[in-house]
Amino acid sequence: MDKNRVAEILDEIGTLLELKGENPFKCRAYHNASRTIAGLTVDIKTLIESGEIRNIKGIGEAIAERIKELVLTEKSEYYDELKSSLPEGLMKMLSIQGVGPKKVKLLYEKLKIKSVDELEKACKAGKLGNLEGFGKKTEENILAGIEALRKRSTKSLYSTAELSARRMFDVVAKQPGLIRAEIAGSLRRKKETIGDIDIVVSARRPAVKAIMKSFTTHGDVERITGEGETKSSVVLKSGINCDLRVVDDSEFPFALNYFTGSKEHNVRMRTRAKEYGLSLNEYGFSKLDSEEKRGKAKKVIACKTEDDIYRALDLTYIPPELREDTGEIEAAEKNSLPTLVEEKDICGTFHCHTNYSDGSNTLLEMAEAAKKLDWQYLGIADHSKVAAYANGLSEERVKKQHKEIDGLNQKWTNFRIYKGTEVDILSNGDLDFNDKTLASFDYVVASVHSSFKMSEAEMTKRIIKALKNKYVTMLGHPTGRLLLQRDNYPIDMIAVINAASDYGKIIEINAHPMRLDLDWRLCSYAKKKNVKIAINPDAHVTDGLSDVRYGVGVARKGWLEKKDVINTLNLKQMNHFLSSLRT
DNA sequence: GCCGTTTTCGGCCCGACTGTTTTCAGTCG
Repeated sequence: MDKNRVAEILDEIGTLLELKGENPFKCRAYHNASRTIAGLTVDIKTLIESGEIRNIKGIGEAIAERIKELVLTEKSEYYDELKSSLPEGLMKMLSIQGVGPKKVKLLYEKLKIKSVDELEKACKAGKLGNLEGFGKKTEENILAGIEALRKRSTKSLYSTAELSARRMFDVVAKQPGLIRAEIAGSLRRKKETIGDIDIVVSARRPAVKAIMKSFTTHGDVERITGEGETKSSVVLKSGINCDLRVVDDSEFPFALNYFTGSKEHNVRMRTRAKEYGLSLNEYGFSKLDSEEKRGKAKKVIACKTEDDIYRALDLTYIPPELREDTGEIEAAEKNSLPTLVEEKDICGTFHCHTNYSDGSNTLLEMAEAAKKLDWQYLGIADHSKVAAYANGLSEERVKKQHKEIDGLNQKWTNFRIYKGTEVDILSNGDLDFNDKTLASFDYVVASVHSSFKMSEAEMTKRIIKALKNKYVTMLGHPTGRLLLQRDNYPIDMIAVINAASDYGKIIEINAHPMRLDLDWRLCSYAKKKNVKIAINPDAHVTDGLSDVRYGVGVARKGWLEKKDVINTLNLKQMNHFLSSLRT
């Protein structure tokens, strides 16, 4: 069992214990251990064999035993017993906004409610009002929370679907006899929410059966809904539908293009093909003449890649992110598509946490992970002092961290850690550090982490006031997950971008895509206003650095080019840029 | 359940917000 699964189970144990009403500190011990394990940079099996696991802070005798059992035997008796002692539906109830373990426990014990559906019925019948601590308002809030939950579950967030898709893809793509493979559909187009996952592969005929089998028997599959010679469909344990299509290699570009969509883009492509006397479908181009009508479609133009398909219609290649029929065909026709930013253009990021605040890894570990990605710099932005829940840094600890960064920076010639901070924007728009402290950083990310229920006008005023501060370099996660668990978005984004434009500030897009749709709209408008974008992962673990690719996807969807994105500056340019901020 | 220039028990991060209360518990980040 790998560390991620171990971490998941430890976390679940912590939650189950909360539902049982166990000592909250015991529950927290499991949650903490989960985070610690998730952030490990050394092999967990080695740690167990050497006994070193006990030397890790937060892993004591009992939890070490549980981990050992999980890693060595793939299961845990304690976990299994705990899990079977409570109805499965209770865990799901916890994902309702505003419903926590205490409420679930009370609902289960007093009203025997053990699922989201039962809870909904009880709310509608007004049965909760009699319970201690519950009232009319609580019922309303729970119903709204359930509705929001339902809305979420029909479509998955990009990040969730991408993870599921990647796991399926990795197994399928490794099969012998496979020639080409791609994840298609809305995932390839980097849509904010994903209906289902499409995987397209080409393979040699004799290998097809085994490839299908590898797909339908994958460990993540909940049930098979279709299994044929060229297409199989499954429902994954994550609840997402996943389709696999296997085609002949000569058909691959057409199948990929067709299954990538969007539908609207495909319609435009087929209409255009018609103007060229061609018919375009998922298998190829065929000539449109009356004699062919009855017979099978005959391929008339061989295309080795998608690029060839576009070229055959006198279009430049259109990146998947732009295929929404929102002007991309016209731009491709005039050869005026933007050269979009790519993952390899990113030279570093600025919003990364370490174990100085609420990150899991050390400065050195984060830096090493960044170097592994071939980045030239890494900006560390731990929380400021008011963020007590996240172990925010006091002025003294800032000094200590700076000293450590200076020490590390002496070791490298072509890599640098930048001194940053994620300073809290207090409710009145002031910052959580004074000017003297702010001036000691290479750059400053300013973020909101509190008082989310402010009106849009107040929130906007608060943020704009912070943007005015001369030490602020960029606005942290304006569309981040903290702000977006509510339906009403409490920021006037247009006003914020306008202010960023006026004061020369950078806007961050978080590669933690709760609401990518807002992020790419933000990108589009920022581009119009010449506001630079920072693609930052808000990474709390070394693995999290690679989340930057979501951000790149968002940027591409917002038609952002290399020059629109601050992280594409190389080390020398970035040094120059940052020092110019201080003059 | 973990930890300890405090050794075997007593603390463990905290502030804002909300809805329920009329002083506080639950939830969230």
